[in-house]
Amino acid sequence: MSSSSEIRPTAEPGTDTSWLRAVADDAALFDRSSSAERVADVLRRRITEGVLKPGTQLSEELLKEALQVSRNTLREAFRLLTHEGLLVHRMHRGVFVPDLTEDDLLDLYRLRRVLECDVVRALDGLDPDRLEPLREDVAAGEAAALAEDWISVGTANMRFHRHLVGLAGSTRMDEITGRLLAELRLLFHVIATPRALHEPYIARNRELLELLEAGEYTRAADELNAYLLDSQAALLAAFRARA
Amino acid sequence: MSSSSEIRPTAEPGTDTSWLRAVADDAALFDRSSSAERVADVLRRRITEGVLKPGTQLSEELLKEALQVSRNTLREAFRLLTHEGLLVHRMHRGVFVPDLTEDDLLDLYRLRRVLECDVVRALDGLDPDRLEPLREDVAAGEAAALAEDWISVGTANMRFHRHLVGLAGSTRMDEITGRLLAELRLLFHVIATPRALHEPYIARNRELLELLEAGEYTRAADELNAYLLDSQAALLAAFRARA
DNA sequence: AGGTAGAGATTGTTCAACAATCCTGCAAGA
DNA sequence: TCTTGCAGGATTGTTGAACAATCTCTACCT
Repeated sequence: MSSSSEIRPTAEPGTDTSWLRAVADDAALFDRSSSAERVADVLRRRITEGVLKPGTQLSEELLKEALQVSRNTLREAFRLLTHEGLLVHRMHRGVFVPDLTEDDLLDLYRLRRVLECDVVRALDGLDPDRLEPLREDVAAGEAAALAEDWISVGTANMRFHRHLVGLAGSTRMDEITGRLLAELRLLFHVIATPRALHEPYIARNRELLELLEAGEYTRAADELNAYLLDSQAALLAAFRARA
Repeated sequence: MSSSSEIRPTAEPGTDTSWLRAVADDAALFDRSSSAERVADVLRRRITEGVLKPGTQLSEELLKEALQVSRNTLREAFRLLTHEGLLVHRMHRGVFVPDLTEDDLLDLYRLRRVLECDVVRALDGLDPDRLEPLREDVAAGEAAALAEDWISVGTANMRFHRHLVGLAGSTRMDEITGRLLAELRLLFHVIATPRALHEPYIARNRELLELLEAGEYTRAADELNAYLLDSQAALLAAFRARA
């Protein structure tokens, strides 16, 4: 702190504000109070896990008892999840886990292709260190695949794509992507065989990462586009073949 | 109704359900009740009009009196607008009209370029009738320019771009675009001279429309990209030169 | 000047009650 | 048989009040 300090990253003592960024990131962790958000967290997990199946209604009366919160707080949690696309609100009827259609599937994938490919294409001059989260996600996916834990493979895949978009440094793209992937999860649960749906993409994630490490952003974008088209086709086929 | 009816569009009477689609679309119009949404409509207009300037706090107590609604309903309206990006919520401090930064400006325009240009590029095989709303918006913009009503020029421009994205038929893109344009409006209000900001683009809207009518989608996309880059640059310059 | 404690104001959360709307089932009529 | 109209119960929409938690500001102390 004082001028006797041997290591001084900046010229003036006390003017180094680089640590502020890290602290500010941590702030979100304990700032996350609010009963409604905690309730939303619980429901979000249950919905993305597939415990709450598409079409089921979330009764205010029952959930109020189960979660021990006020109706108003519960309703606020509903609104949060509605905004994320994980619930739909029908006037005077209540909230329901949405039943996504083929059109939704195509819509979601179209947006994914547009956003993710654009992010990759504009990655020129990227600091290689920023690829570290992607490396971890790819490794986590491969490890989960070895353990044949296909739902962990799915979440690792999700995290990979979320981190990929995060490289753009656009808060709005991050938000949109979060919602897209959450909605996509709803579609995954109508599929019987998660393995066939996730396994092919762990190798392609590795491949994509290597292209990024090599700085081949144009090729990476093309590969990602093909990747997403294949994924869409596979999911669409599985969707049509469902019970 | 009976079999004596002379005009029968389908073979079997009573089996023609083509009109159902049109009626279903109308349903959304009167379903739009809910006090919170009406309150949100009022506040939304005031915010986008610039009456409520960036940085001002919306007190629950005062607005409760002014709008004659309960605090809970008011808070729900706040949440709706927060999700649209027209308000920001600071924990235990209240809601404020956001003060957008240069980073937000660049972020918004980047997303606009990505989405709008992709929409145009994928417009192959478009039914020309669907360009009608765009024609009306361009005409409205030109008329407002003649009357030197620059805020109407601005809204016509907004509608033009919203309808442009609407051609893609993607509910999610529509939603995202609605939010982007609403946020952009917040930025417009820090600018002193709306004329310089909107006038150059009414001719370019016409130009873009003509390219679309001619089916020159690739050229239209390129023109739109340049258009948005110019618009961004102009807005950025005005933003930096503000008081 | 700088930091601290407390008052006052504002928001977060809960509860209870009533109004408005939807769904269900049943009965009356064509 | 099918449709239509009408209760009844159930659920959501909205309100008002109360209390807890947090922030802001002022006055005070060192």
